[in-house]
Amino acid sequence: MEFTLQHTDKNSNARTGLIKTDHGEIKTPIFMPVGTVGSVKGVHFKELKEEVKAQIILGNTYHLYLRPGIEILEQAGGLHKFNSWDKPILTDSGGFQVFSLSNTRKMHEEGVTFRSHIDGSKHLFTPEKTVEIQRSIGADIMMAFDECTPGTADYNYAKKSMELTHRWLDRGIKRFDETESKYNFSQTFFPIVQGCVYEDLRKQSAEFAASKNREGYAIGGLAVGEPAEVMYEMIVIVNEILPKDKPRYLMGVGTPVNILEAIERGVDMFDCVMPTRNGRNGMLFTSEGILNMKNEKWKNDFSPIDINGTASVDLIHTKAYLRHLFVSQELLAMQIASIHNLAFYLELVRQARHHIELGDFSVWKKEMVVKLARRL
RNA sequence: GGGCAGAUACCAAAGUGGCCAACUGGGGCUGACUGUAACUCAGCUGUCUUUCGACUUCGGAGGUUCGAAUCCUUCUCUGCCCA
Repeated sequence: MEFTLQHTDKNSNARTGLIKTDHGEIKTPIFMPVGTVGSVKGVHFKELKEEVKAQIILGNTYHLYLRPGIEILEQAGGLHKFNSWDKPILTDSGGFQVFSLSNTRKMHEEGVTFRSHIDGSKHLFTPEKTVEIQRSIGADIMMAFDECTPGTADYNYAKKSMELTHRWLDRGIKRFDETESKYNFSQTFFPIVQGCVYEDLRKQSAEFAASKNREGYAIGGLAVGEPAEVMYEMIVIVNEILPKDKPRYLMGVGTPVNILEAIERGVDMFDCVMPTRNGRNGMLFTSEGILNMKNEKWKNDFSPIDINGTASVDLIHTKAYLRHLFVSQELLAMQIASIHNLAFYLELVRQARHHIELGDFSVWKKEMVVKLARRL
């Protein structure tokens, strides 16, 4: 993987860049749709390419390991071959599942013992094993195995958790460096910065990660219960330390506003389930604000779903029709909403990139943040 | 014409003397959702009130009772059976 820093904003830390992988290029800042089990829920890859214009998607180590399983993925020749997505793929290591499946796992120095949410069977995840699994999946960008510390953790817990993540990072890097890609393309490995909401821990973690001299870095453990302002502060602290010439990936974030605020603070890559999950639950993000398609007020609103939208569904269908689909619990409702939201997110980061190039990012962003947070 | 069963909130359906403004499900309304155990979850759904609470309800009318959705009389309507 190769990263070229292209433009740097004069008035902020926002920047544009180009990531080159063996599966194609990624223009940053970028939003990466989440495709946990090898599928972006409700959105076909044809739509993902032509409507959403996604450049890279996510997969998840824990979920793919449980189903279909490593054996099948290897037989298929990796996830790209298996699901026929020929653009870049980034896999999360399962670190987030340490957080979200906390009631079915046990942590220890060696790793984490999970109980499968599917059949209850026991599985051990270690930093080494998650590297091996991601080798088998064949992700272009692999993530270190970390503990995603809750935003509400106290200092002592956060410190211990961060130190464990650091020890796991060393082990993960070691295994990564002593193994090779199983397929005919190269893979890279991103460390993850933790440290919860504590400034000194974040600094320490960023320095530790940066010292590993990898091709890119991730900021984890944010948007997990702490106030947004605190998240922004942490991003500033971390990005002062992470190398400028490497991409920075803010994991799991977030709302359109979160993304613009983070871009302004020097983040290049994002992923979040929000456009798809909230879309399936009736929430639409637009350049004019947020709307709940299930609300009664759209019942007889025959205007397009999003007059400024870039996806064809935005103009083809009316709000009244989409509301009807949601109320009737039609699968098409979720598909349309997911396509719309993802296309909106991708257009948002594309616009951000454009305005960084133009040099008026901060002005544009200030206006957008007000509009994006509105409730329609 | 006769017999039997039934009528409860938007719908369906519990409740058969006080713990009932009334279980539950559906529907409706509103909210939540941030590296996806999520087509999920939560709240509200008689009226007034921010809350406390107050008031009016269980087909209609009348009655028994300290007290009735629940018991009695009668009327109306619905379903089934017999002529």
